[in-house]
Amino acid sequence: MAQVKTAKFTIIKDHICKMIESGEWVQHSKVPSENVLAEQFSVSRMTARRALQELTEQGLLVRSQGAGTFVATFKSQSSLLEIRNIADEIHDRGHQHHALQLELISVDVNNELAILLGVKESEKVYYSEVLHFENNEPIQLEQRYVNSTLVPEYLQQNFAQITPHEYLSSEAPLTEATNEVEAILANSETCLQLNIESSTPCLQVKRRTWSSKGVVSLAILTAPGNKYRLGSHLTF
Amino acid sequence: MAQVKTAKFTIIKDHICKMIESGEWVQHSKVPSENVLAEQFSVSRMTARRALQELTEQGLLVRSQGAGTFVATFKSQSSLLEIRNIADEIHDRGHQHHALQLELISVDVNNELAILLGVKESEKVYYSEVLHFENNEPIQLEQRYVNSTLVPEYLQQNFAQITPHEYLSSEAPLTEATNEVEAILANSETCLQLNIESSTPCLQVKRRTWSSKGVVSLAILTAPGNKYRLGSHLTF
DNA sequence: AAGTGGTCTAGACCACTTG
DNA sequence: AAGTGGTCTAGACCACTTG
Repeated sequence: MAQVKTAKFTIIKDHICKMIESGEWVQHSKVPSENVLAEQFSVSRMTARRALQELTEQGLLVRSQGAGTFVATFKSQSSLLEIRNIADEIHDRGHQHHALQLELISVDVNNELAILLGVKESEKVYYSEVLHFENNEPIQLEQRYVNSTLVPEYLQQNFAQITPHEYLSSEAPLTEATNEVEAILANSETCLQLNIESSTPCLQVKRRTWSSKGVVSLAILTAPGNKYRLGSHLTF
Repeated sequence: MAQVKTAKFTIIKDHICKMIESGEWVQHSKVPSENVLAEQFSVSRMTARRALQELTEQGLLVRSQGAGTFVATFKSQSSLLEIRNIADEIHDRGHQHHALQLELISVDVNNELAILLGVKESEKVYYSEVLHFENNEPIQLEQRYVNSTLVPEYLQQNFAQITPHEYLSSEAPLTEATNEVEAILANSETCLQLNIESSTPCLQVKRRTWSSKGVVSLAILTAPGNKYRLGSHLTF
């Protein structure tokens, strides 16, 4: 049997996600208890518990001993750091944006990538490489791995016309994202693409994006440190 | 019995943290397996497993089926969404923090600084320079200009004992902050302080902080890009 | 072949909240 | 008093890595 079995706790998680996504369970709805889920899905209480626990860690549910498990309040995290379309950002600065599509292919996943995207190692993953320009200067290299199950028609797009962010927003709306920001030296190929010296420090953002159905993409955004910065405004 | 019992998995987690913190288990060291820990602590395998699992989620360990559990490569990470005390961040990673106070003086303000701090050019401004260490490696240089009117006793502090963030939080609680993040090459003095090559890219955060009474400080935080990163987790 | 982590079971006792 | 989540046990089978 080449088929990889889906874990039982995953099936329960998916079911709960679907109920929330479809709107059947709204904010503060009571979610079935561990015992009830265990019986419904014919699993042990520990397995039902794991599903609830993981969704709680992901922020979809809140739990209270004695009281029960409930659908969490959606935080519209007041755009402290929002994920914006780079084309919009550039236009808002009053500048011209254009993009070159350097790659758009299907690739095999390695172990790490499989874990980050939440796919099996046997699956294919789509990969795009887009270079963004601000007033004809290269400003950001966007390398993106995309979950082929969630976005099956990714390879048919033209990312000189529409940014991957725009396309993905329409196909699998963002529900969650993580960013990791580092200062790095780019490899020689990236330096050529960005038209910078090899000694120029770059800001690199590794961003994972989720829709309600799971991890949509892993984007690696590289920008010359002397032309690009990130900002945030926080209030308490 | 008023005593609250410490959970067994917490005891195991604490033990592992201590071994990492003390340096007995360095990066990539093999950590005892679930079975070994279960026997050592006289608990079931599931309980030992939980300790390893939670530390893995916290990023202290990495696990590989069939191969074992290992101490993770440590790359310090700060959140972009909250302003935290660096000493707390380091302790939460199970590491040791200490600090050197390199400067603590009164300085004249130049034009730009006066505008950023919202003070008149005739006023004095306090300046501190503190080098933060994680497990005896320099991890961040904190240069901070402080509004002398709002925090008159800043110069009387000892920032080897208490971080500027802690002191300022008690004197003039944060109500607002802005961050600007860049990738830069540090100047030669900073490179010496951080013990890095001049070609090492650094993450630099320029942070202005407000209390209810106005701008409290401008902090310039510089960290080696290969040891430090920023992170954020957004939900929509 | 032996050891490792991943999943799962069918129980147990407990602290806590609710009607 | 009944239901809920929190912790824990002593087993089981499996997929995977290593010597």
